[in-house]
Amino acid sequence: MTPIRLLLADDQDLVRGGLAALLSLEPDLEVVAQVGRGDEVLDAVRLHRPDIALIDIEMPGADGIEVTRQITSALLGCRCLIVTTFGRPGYLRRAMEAGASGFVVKDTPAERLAQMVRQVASGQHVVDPQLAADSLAGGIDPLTDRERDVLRAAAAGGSIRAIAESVRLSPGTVRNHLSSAIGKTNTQNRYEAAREAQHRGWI
Amino acid sequence: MTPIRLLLADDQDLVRGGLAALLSLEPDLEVVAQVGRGDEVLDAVRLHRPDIALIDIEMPGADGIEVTRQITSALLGCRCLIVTTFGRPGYLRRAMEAGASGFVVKDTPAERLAQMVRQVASGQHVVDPQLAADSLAGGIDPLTDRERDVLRAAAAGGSIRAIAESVRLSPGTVRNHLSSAIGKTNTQNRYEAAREAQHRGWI
DNA sequence: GTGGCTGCATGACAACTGTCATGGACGATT
DNA sequence: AATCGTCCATGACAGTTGTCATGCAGCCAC
Repeated sequence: MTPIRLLLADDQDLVRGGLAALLSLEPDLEVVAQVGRGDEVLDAVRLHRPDIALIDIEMPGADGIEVTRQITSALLGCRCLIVTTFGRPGYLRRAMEAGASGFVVKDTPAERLAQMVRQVASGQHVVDPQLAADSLAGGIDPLTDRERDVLRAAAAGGSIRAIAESVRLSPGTVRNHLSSAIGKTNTQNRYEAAREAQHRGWI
Repeated sequence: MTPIRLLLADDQDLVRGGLAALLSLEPDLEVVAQVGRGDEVLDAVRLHRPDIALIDIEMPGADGIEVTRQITSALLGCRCLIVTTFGRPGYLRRAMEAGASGFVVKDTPAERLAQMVRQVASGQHVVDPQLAADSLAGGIDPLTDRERDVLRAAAAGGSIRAIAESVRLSPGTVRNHLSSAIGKTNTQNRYEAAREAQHRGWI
């Protein structure tokens, strides 16, 4: 039988190279391409036609969830397996909504990665059970689109005025959205709210 | 010649396994032990007697810099190579002070890791040149002990009052220390100051 | 069409925060 | 002994921030 063709997308060279070495040990797996930026993944998939793309979430250019959306909606016959450091419930949910076939955190035992790849290749969906439970328990994102925008800007730091300029809103409106987000996250100020939202994968 | 014996310490199984696979491809390198917690490294070094320990900084149990200090001060004939995600100047400086023989960030090209390991094995010190420059340019920690304490507490979030309670100071004093730290970090508020100090490795 | 939700904005208020001046205590240095 | 730097504290001030009430406009579902 022909080997399963893999593409690796991760911005850290050592990690990507390590995963490639690890997966190449398996006779039925073949790493056919590697990329280090989110915005290079789609082209690489078109060019190399992998069966499965292993995609990190944190990447420059475009994040892994956006990339997953691009690949699955392009109908290229390539399934997406998210491989990420952070098992945030929001990440999992958004990844699956984007069409991912699996979700693995990087502290999964190394022996099981190849096995998960095979499961995805055979059409199954693979999700860490603990994470799936957290995701359900964690509740869904109560933030509005604008609140998310403003929170993201707040996470970068700076005064209300600076945030207002970066999202093109009046300072008063920014404060309203932030106040609302602070309430929804049960926090005391925008910095905590931004961190909490980030932790839950809402932004 | 006998192969160079390596120990890998990294809390993420996939990354650790990947690095092991990568390094095992080299005929002159041998991975003799792997651990996932900082507080298990020293015992593993005593047991397996590696020539070089590749150590991540962020680990549960004990951080990689502390572990490096333990290993080098125990005079076990094991050199330490820090392999970390974050190339923060403060990390580099503290790692070298702790006795590390090298410092590599995880977006180093995978091909060069083995080469760096060999350099360390031959007694050289290996440091990313860009990082070394940043470290020198970044300057030394201008914060006083109390400012560090207060900044650490501020990084955890919460109001001035909460910070004051956690460090057993009056709120006014906390504000003074924070104000001073804000000035020294060229930031606008305590959150940015805490983040900046963290980034530079001051706290 | 009407009601309900969201986005956007304004203004007012209280609370919080950063800055500054000031002062006392302590240890290290000269 | 005098000086310096740090720590701690207080009080005052201005600016920022979070909250709330209110209003208008657009969109969607019923």
